[in-house]
Amino acid sequence: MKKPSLIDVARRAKVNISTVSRIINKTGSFGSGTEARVRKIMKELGYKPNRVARRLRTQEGSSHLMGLIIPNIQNPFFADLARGVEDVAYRNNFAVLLCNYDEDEKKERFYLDVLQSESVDGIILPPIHENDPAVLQVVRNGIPVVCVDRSLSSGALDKVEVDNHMGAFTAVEHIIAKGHRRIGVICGPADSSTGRERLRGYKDAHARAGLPVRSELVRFGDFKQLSGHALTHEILSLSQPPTALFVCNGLMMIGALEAIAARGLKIPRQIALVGYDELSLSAVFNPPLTMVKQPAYEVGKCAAELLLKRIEDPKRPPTSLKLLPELIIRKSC
Amino acid sequence: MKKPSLIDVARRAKVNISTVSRIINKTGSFGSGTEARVRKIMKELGYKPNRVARRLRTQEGSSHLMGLIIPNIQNPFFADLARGVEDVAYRNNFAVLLCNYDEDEKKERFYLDVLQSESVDGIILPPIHENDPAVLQVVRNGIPVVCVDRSLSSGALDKVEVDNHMGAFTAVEHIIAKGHRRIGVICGPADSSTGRERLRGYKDAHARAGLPVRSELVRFGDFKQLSGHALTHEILSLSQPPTALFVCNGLMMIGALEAIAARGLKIPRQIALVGYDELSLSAVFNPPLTMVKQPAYEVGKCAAELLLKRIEDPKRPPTSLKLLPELIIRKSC
DNA sequence: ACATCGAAGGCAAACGTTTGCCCGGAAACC
DNA sequence: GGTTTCCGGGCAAACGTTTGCCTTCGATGT
Repeated sequence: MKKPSLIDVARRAKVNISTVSRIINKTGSFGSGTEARVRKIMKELGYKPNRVARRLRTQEGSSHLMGLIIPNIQNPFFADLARGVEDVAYRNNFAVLLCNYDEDEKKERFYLDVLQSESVDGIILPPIHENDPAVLQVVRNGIPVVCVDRSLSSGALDKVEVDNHMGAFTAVEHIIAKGHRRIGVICGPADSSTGRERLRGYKDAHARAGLPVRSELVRFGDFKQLSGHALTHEILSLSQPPTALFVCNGLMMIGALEAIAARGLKIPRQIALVGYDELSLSAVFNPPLTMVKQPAYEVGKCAAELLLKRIEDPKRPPTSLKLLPELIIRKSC
Repeated sequence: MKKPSLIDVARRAKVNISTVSRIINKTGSFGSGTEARVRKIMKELGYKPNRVARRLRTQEGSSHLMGLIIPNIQNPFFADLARGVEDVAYRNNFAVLLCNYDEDEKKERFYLDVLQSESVDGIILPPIHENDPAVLQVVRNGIPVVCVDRSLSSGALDKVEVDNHMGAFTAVEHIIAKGHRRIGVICGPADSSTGRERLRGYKDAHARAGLPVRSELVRFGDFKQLSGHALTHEILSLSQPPTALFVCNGLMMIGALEAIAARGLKIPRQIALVGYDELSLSAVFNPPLTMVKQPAYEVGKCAAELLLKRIEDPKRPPTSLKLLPELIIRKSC
């Protein structure tokens, strides 16, 4: 009734456990007769190798487990990303240990500890900020890490990002081309690289067009829905409100839409709108929403592939990928 | 440079490793002097217990790891659910091993194997269908399982579901109250308990109102976006199309909305619409979408709590929770 | 005919814990 | 004062693998 172990298989097949182990791992050599017999018995017994024991034994190796730490799985961007990671993990017989850290440094640290303590083969994460000591420590411990979305200032690490500057720049350029001169922006946190890069795109697009950047039109949120809501209200309550709004992430976009609906404003006539990240209903929204679409799934996919490569060869030079976002022009601006 | 182990701590503290272990687990008794010394050294060395070794040693025990297997993390319903699970897991120092099985039985089996092989303390999952042999096997192996969303026909298991019959019944009752007589429905798979229950709600609401159920208005999808899209087109192409549509899950609702937009139909004038599951933009959609809202986060939360209780006391009688959905009436019907 | 070699597979240590068992000594009981 | 009890803590086995090393044996080379 108990789960069969190597020992049970070996006993039944009248061979040593090491032989069974070698057959499973296709290491070493053995007679075809023995192999067939052992395999047959494994089937019969329904033997499944114990991943825990294997992981304990081979510390730096293929435990076929990777960790993924993300801010919040409820953010569709990260859900897509997670799916990308998961798909390539599955194809390579890896399992994924998923953790939500909720932008909470303490929680991030907890999960980092857990993952190390679980001897994962590698970790994928968007660092909470640019020189996150906890992450650095993990890297120093020799665990493969690949950064996604945000990057770590110090250190030659594998990373895959999306070109945030370009995404924001083309979006704002488009807004300007539509004739807008007062453009509000709801940014991410100033201490996140994504937030900063997108703001830089906003500013550069203004500079390129010879437009001034007015500080009252620039608001810093926290990438969550509530802040999008609150900041949109703030910015629209200005004595000279903007005619267009650029919202720097999907969750805040939802909040912005709420605020706009609450005020009964017509999009794009009374307020034009460009968002960041696709939302599931962007295309069918009324009016359809102009959005900067990030290749979230691909980010996850590339990150997992990079991680797999590094696990295989820890000495390889770090790769840095920058994927391109795409401005999808619809009717909201 | 290597990660410190019990042995290192014990050596430094000049005690036996068993003493250190007992101090960590607060089992047994020891002099306060010894305890203080050992704790101090643990801090100094930055000792973190190795979860893998612990799990190997104590097979039926508190390895502080639970598995969550869901169809697709990109479905907001499951993302919310996952978040609920994750939050209570974190509060109890559990980590969550998350797996997407994509409604693929083979993948489900793979992950079930992985989880058992990882010696998780318990598993939360919506069974792929009602008497899923793989899941049954896991239960038989003595691993705590709690079913969410869907149930398993056989077996006295902990489960937490949402009242699907009631959700659909009140939704369709509402549609009928709005004066509709030809109501299309895009169901889930006929072999899923959720799909069937919602269909039953649809039928019962018709029966209650003395309305016939026309089979051409009943379509079976697979809970994914594409099928929602295709089936909506089909159903609207009927010579006598329905005046209202009830869509049985969020992803299919997105597809339905696409099809309706493509046909340029006005909601609710030309086609009234009620969906299942909240979408992030439901409330701000134009028109705001009438939806059956499921308490997804609570489902996950309750499931995790139930699992924790069962892990603590494997003998306790199974609990079955049924949470209530809520019809949020907006403007789409 | 003898040394060499490679294939097949056995032996046992190690990974980092937990835990049952044991033991010395001090306190408590009769 | 002898016996029981309990406290603090050590010893070593066990969990299920992987892997370096060793042995055996038949084949091959010279």
